[in-house]
Amino acid sequence: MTIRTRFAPSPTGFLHVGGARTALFCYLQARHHHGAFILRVEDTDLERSTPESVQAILDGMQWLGLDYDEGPYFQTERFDRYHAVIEQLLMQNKAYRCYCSKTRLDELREAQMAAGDKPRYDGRCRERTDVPDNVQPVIRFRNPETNDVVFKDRVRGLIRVANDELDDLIIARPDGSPTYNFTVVVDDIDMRITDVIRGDDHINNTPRQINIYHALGAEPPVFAHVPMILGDDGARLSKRHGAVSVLQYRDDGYLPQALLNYLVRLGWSHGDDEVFSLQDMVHLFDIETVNKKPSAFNTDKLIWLNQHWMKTLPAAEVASHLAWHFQQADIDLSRGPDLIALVEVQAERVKTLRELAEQSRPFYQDFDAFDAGAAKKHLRPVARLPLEQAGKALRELTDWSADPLQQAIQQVAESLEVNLGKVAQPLRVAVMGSGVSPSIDKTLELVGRERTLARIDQALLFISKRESNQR
RNA sequence: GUCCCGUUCGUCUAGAGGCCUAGGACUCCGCCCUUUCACGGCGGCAACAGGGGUUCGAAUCCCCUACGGGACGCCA
Repeated sequence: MTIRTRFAPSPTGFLHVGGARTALFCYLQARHHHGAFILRVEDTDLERSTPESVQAILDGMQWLGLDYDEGPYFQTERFDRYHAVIEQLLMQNKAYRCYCSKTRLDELREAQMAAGDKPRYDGRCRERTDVPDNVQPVIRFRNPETNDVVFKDRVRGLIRVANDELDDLIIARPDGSPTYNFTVVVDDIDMRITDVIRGDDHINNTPRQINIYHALGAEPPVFAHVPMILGDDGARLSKRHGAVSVLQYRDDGYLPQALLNYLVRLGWSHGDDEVFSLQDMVHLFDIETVNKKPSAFNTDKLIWLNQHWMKTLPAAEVASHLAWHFQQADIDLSRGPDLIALVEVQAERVKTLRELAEQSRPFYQDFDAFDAGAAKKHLRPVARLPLEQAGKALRELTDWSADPLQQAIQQVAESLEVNLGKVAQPLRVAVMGSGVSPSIDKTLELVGRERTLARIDQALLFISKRESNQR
């Protein structure tokens, strides 16, 4: 039988890193076994679901590159099907109408908790035959009263829950709309899902869902409940942890490859390996070896992986992601070097794409002022001669590429009998505005001839002004 | 409260009774390389939650305790 997995988010917010990892695991499980990966939007909660959230999830999946074979399916488009199944259960007496008021249920729950019991529905309407006036009933699933539900979770191992711990859950609201634990089973049956991989907050729902499978005459799939992801501080992930939406990571300058690599290592490992391409993951991933304990998100390690992938991926691929950031930063790419050349020299000196774009601004745009600290240190009177000499030498250069540029600067340093740094640093500040950039030859190559010469003049002017001001 | 689950360096993890004087990675700290920032190289700090068993031998198996998490919705 072919493996079929599904990722089934509810559109009540953005796609966060926990959901993204679940999606990744589902994706990997399907791809590893040459099966199918399905996307299903669980939007039965009409009040909290929004089209914006649906879009955010779709965008997040696309950015991550987790392509699905089927879907997105929407539960709201399947209400007829759910109603039919509910009717069937009602007819078979596997479900029943419950007329208990919310107030009674609340009181019941309170009393049970006060008595030290696990709160659960007491089954008052189980055998009820009369039909009260003016009360829209909910539909409850008739859960078995005896025996245990036993299943083997691929992550947690054997799990056994006594049926008398479970109660008759509501599968349809008074307005007829179906609820999660019911729709998820109907869908997973209809979509022939073989492997359910989801967050372990669902582990307690699983026994009741298995009972529904049996009531529907269907064989339950194999379950795998993966642990949750905690924030840096070990507390449950929430808004205050900063970037929790995957699209926020895109905005902050991370490569999807880096996030995916980071996420797969949360709860899963393959020996001492740290770096995995999506291909590697597909090849090596095994849901059975996923850890049981929740893990804390660590941005430092993500940053390290991000830089690693910026250096490792083909420059053209990095460049394609980088272009988006230049757009965001409002930098016109036509007025500067090719992005691939830029990635080649910059990738190893920055942590994120966003940083890469910001630090590369002087290659594409003129700047208004020198960085105060760098100017104070390097654009001093002693720098005048080296700058003048360098300007002269560079002006005469016919081949504006790294090697000749390097030679020219070296010659200037030698003729003045100073260290290379005495020439390179002032030059760097002159052309970049700050003391940080790639090696001086590459920097000048990327800045280009005209800009370089103009900026050297600008720097010399700056030095003169400063001198006269000091007098 | 009741049920379910978890616990190896700060963090992510390796570890399936002897290979463990517990390995790797990130972070941090040294040193080297160096025209800046980085990259890179080398080295260092740092953990089996606690207590009982079982065994010739336990991070690994069992029990208890502590701590942490999840569920207990007409949310998913």
